[in-house]
Amino acid sequence: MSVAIDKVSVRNADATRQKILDIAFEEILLKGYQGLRVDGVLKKAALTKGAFYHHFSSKKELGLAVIDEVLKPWVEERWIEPLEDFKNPIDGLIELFHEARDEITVKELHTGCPLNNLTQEMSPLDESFRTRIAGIWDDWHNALVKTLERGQKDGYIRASAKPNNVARFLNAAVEGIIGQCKCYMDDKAFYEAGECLQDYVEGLRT
Amino acid sequence: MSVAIDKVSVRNADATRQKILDIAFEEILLKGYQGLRVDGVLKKAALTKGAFYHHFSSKKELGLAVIDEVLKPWVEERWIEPLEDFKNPIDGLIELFHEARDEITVKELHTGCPLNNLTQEMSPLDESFRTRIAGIWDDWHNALVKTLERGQKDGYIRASAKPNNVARFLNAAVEGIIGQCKCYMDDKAFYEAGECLQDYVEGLRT
DNA sequence: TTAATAACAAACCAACTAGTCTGTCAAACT
DNA sequence: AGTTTGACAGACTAGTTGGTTTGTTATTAA
Repeated sequence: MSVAIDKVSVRNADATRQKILDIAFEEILLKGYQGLRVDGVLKKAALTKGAFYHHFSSKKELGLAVIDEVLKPWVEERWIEPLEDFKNPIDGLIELFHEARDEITVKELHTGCPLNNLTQEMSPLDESFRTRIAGIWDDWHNALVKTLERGQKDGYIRASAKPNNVARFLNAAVEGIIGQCKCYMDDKAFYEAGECLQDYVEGLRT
Repeated sequence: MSVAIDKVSVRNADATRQKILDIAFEEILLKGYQGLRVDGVLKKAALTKGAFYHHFSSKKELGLAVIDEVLKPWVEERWIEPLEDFKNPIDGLIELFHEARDEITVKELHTGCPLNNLTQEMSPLDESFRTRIAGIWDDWHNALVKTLERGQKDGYIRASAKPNNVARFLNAAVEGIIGQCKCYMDDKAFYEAGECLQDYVEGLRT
């Protein structure tokens, strides 16, 4: 066993910080930011106060870091980056939505969408939370607009559709649907409302 | 000044209880259930612990009472009862949505929809919260289905529309849109996404 | 090799918070 | 008028929670 590997396993600041972030993210999804307990995160991470306050100056800073370093990359990977690969945005969006549906396991049903959860709870609590989260929404929105405009240019989407409006509507509809599943702890809303959403998207074809 | 009026102003159990409920509801909208402080409610109500625990056995019971006695009646009055008066559901729904938009003042922008707020935060916290809130969603959903079916029977809505699916989609879309406004502290999402929602509803006409 | 520093461990603290308990006063009942 | 009871007031408590402080060990630089 090499010395280098032992070094990494004994002390690794980056890994420690990341572990705290990941667990904090999970905790926020389950209990909300206000329900998150620093002690609880530390217990799950098998760390102590010393470690936590070495990496973060406060619980609030942890919240900000979770938004910037966990939530934002997740949204980019899950909802934004796939958009770029669509040849026909209509088909792509429908498939993306189906993928999201399949991704929701029974266990995750009452968890809801990470972006929407943090948005609804954290954005009213603190202005610095809100602006950062709003930035993520903007990123997603802008990427959707770009994709829709490209779809129009390439002749897949009817010219009468307004990319800006459609993008906002799609964002809202998806979040609303997932929010329902969370309350019902049931994915029927995903299938039922999803059918209408698909109809709407189909209606955008040229 | 009559004795009866003085009596009412000095001690009135029902009014006291209602005052606590109303203030608790506001606090939950602003800071969430977990952010709500019993002491904070009492201070706003100019009451003390003795009054609170005379009317409620715990903070959780207060939460349940807020759901049953404030949130539920609000949803019924705001979203359910108007449905019955629609002659043409398409026109009615569009008007109802416009009313909701006009109702959102700048001050209320970051408050979001009461139903969605309580749903997203409280339903994962406790099963008794969740079931009651899900019941409210069911009430709204069922009323919408009924209205849509009536619209089909009366020839205002095309027969190919599936009331159950459309109802879920409308619920989700509305909540999603309001949720966006909350984060942006801006009603542009209401106008932008709202235009698409209106297009969708128009598409349901015979 | 050694001094300096980064990365933690863990006891400790002050503020907060839901809930309790005892007491008081008004209103209804007899 | 006197008694009982409902509707509170307000001090108090036990447990929690974010944050501090002091100490220790691993890592790095000189």
